[in-house]
Amino acid sequence: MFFVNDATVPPEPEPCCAPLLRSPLDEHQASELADVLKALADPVRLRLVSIIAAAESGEVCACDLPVLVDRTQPTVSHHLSLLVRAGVLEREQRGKWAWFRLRRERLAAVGDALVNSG
Amino acid sequence: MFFVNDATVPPEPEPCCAPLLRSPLDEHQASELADVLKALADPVRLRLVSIIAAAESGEVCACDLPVLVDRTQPTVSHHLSLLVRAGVLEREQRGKWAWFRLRRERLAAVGDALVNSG
DNA sequence: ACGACGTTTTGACATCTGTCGATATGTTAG
DNA sequence: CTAACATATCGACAGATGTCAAAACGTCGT
Repeated sequence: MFFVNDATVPPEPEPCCAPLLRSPLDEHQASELADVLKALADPVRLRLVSIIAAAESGEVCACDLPVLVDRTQPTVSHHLSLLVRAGVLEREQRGKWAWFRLRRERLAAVGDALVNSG
Repeated sequence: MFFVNDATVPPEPEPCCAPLLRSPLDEHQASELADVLKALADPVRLRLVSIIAAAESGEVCACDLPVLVDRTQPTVSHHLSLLVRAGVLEREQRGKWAWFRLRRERLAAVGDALVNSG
């Protein structure tokens, strides 16, 4: 019910993170920023992101996540795919496992959008 | 509600913005951060915040907002109250008008939580 | 080819959310 | 007090969201 999904968005030009809050956002800018914030605005997804962000190796196998956030595997898969679609995570298939990495630039861009409002 | 609270609960404990994403968040931290992010993760609310943030005087009368975001007065009132509850905005009643100011520290704290994850 | 295993998709469901019209509450002016 | 106005709350409703079980899809080792 959203848009046709494209699993990976490599060529995506980093359209992210709306300008800031130093001047009124128009509807389009607000929707874009809201989309990324919505992806982050869930306790389970925040925990997933933080777990991946804190990983020594910088990446985490999807197989380890369900137990860590106490949700079923399909639920975790759903959350992960939302985070990927929002550009917060990067997914890499390696054999039969899926590995996820944090896209720090993306997250930083969102953070900047908020910080630079003051 | 569930857990015993600290003996002294200051009026406004500023519990905000969860730690960061440099170490895995526990459920409580994740919920707190998610609450603030949820308050921001809506296009209309982002526009309200940006309008108020951009105001010369630093504050905006609620009476001006419905037309600016193209929503009815009850809807705007609802969004504003969510933002106040989340600690993003400050409300001051002045005569029969309600004025809103941005709580920049709060917003900055959320931004930091995201930026400091990388 | 087969079976085992990891992941995604589907279908279903309860809950939450954004929105509005109608109404209630509150504040000021006369 | 009353009228007029600003804001909040209520009730309702469509649509989105989080969750799971079940089934489909992919990838590997045998």
